[in-house]
Amino acid sequence: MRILQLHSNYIEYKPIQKEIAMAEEAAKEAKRLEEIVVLFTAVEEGDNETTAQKAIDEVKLFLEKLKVNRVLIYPYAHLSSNLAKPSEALKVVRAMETYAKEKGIETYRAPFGWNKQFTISIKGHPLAEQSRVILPAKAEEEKAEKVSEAVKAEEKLESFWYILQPDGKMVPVEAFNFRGHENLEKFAKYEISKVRASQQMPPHVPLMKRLEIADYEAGSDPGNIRWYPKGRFIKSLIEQYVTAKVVEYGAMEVETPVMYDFSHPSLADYLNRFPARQYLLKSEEKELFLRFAACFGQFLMIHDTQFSYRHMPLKVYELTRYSFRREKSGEVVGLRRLRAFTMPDCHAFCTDLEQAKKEFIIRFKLCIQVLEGIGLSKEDYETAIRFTKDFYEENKDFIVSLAKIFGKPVLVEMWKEPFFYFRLKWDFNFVDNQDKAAALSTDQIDVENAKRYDITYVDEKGERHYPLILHCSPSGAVERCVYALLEKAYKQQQKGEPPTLPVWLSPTQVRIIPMSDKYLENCEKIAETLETQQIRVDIDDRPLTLQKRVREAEMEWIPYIIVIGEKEIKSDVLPVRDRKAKKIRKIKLEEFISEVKKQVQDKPFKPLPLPRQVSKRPQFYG
RNA sequence: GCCUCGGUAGCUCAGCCUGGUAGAGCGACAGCCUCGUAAGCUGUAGGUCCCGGGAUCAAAGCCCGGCCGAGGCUCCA
Repeated sequence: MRILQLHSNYIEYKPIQKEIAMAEEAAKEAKRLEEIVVLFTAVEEGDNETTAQKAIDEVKLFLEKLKVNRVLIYPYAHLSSNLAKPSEALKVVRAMETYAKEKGIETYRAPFGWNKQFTISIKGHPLAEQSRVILPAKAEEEKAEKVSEAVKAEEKLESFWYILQPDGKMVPVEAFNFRGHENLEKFAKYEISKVRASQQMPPHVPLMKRLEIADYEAGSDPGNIRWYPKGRFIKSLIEQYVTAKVVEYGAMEVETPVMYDFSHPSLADYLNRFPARQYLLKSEEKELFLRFAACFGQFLMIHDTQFSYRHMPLKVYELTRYSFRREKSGEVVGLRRLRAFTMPDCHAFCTDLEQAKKEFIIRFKLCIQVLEGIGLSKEDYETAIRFTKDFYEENKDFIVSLAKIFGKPVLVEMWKEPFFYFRLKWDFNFVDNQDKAAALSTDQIDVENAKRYDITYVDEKGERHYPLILHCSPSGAVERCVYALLEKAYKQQQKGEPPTLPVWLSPTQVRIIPMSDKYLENCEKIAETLETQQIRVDIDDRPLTLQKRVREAEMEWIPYIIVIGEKEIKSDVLPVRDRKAKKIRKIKLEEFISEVKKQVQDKPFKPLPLPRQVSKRPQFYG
């Protein structure tokens, strides 16, 4: 809806002739109103009664400022090129009139559908002329209400919390002794009571800026992050790594669109199962939403795919860059929770529960491996397993086997009734320095979507069936992995250890510092040697003191620093300053090379993301 | 969405309470220093004190309104 709002000394108008068949009845006589706010109003497609009310609410606020309480609603089509149908428009205009009267505003209205002649005198003050656009209280909102009914019903479902031990013993959370499992305790508290202790800013935020990994981007929407070369580099390596692991597991990598038609039947239905948290966009007449996972694209693809039990479990994978979730502004923080994020998403289509369970175990192990590779061990995260009571009773051994594989007690959430579209779900959760938990890897058994998307496979007898679908993100959002690594590093620091990133993810693995520019050439030679071995090396050739350059290398968390001077040219051992060991070790170049290579084996490699000479680098932050 | 805090140099921040010439450190730039493992020295440039209005002789500062950001709450399928 578009309104041109004019604070007027007076307006005179006179209906001349009916313009459309829908026109209201009206006398063809002049009408004059004084000291009034005129609302030239164009009703646009999608507007409804809620829009009308919203418009009046806005106008009313304004009237209070002007200290006027008299309006004329003047239907005026020329403000928009996207007009509603006359029948709709009239309804909306009438709704405005009624609502305004209810709100105690002295309300007049010019007839709808007429060609009118008018004279107006507008007051000169700065606020006299205003144009406003009231966005339709969109269809989504109505849907959201429908949804929230469903969600409310689900909210009523009670959760029962337990701790499941690797030996299969399950005790209520209150009865569990958390000694030696402090993180699990924090996680359980976080999940159950939502108690939070900390007031501080998440430590990873200043770190991500200072290390020139990532930063907020004020020019975008909250939770849409700017990644500097080093950050892009780290992210990219993790992306490559996760993808390689999933492909090795046997999934086929695909790519699907980032946006989908809001009115597509399968999608609309699925969307309605979730709170309205999408980014919406309008293109010509189409309403689109940005995907919040890879499910849609993959389901639509598999719907059109011919496959039988022989191909199953059928595994499809996509690294979504990006998935979008329009989280409430207050929820978005640092890299923990974003509105645009990179999500590896792997679906497995299984014939029956037996196959699904087998696959589930394989994937559970895969996820542990993937996180381990990224640099997060079982010490760093906690597991939650969530299921319905029925499922538990029928699959006790299976669930216990998960806990056994994990090898630590896990948090259990049990429901009496089916919850959303899954029967069983687990997630790994990182507990950070604010005692907040963030989910990383997850997998779930989906019993519903095959039907919704009409995905079927052919069995041995040639009959069609709906498969079970497993949804897995082997690492969780890649950005969140970076968050976890930074938070972990901060924890190390708090314990008095040097904060580090895994060597394979360190943008610079080795920093060479010449004592003076006399030794630059020697440094270049060593750098070449390391580089041919796929070790990322750079040279701090800046004319600064040695101490200062060592300090800055340490502050960049570079794992190895080598200073080259007179002694080094004459000897075949190098003084390697080892960040983790906190000392300088004399070691031969070949030995050093094999030591570094040992630490990064099996991991993807990318060359240095910045100029080799530190003097050639811009400063992105600070 | 609610509550709280904030917006001053590229960055981190002081100044604001108690109105009177715009500050520091770091960084950048220019130069000196050629150095043995976490900050060498000197100098230069750099400002719409978020925006609008008000009261005042006078506003970065006080008052009102707005915008933006952050943290907390809530939320987290």
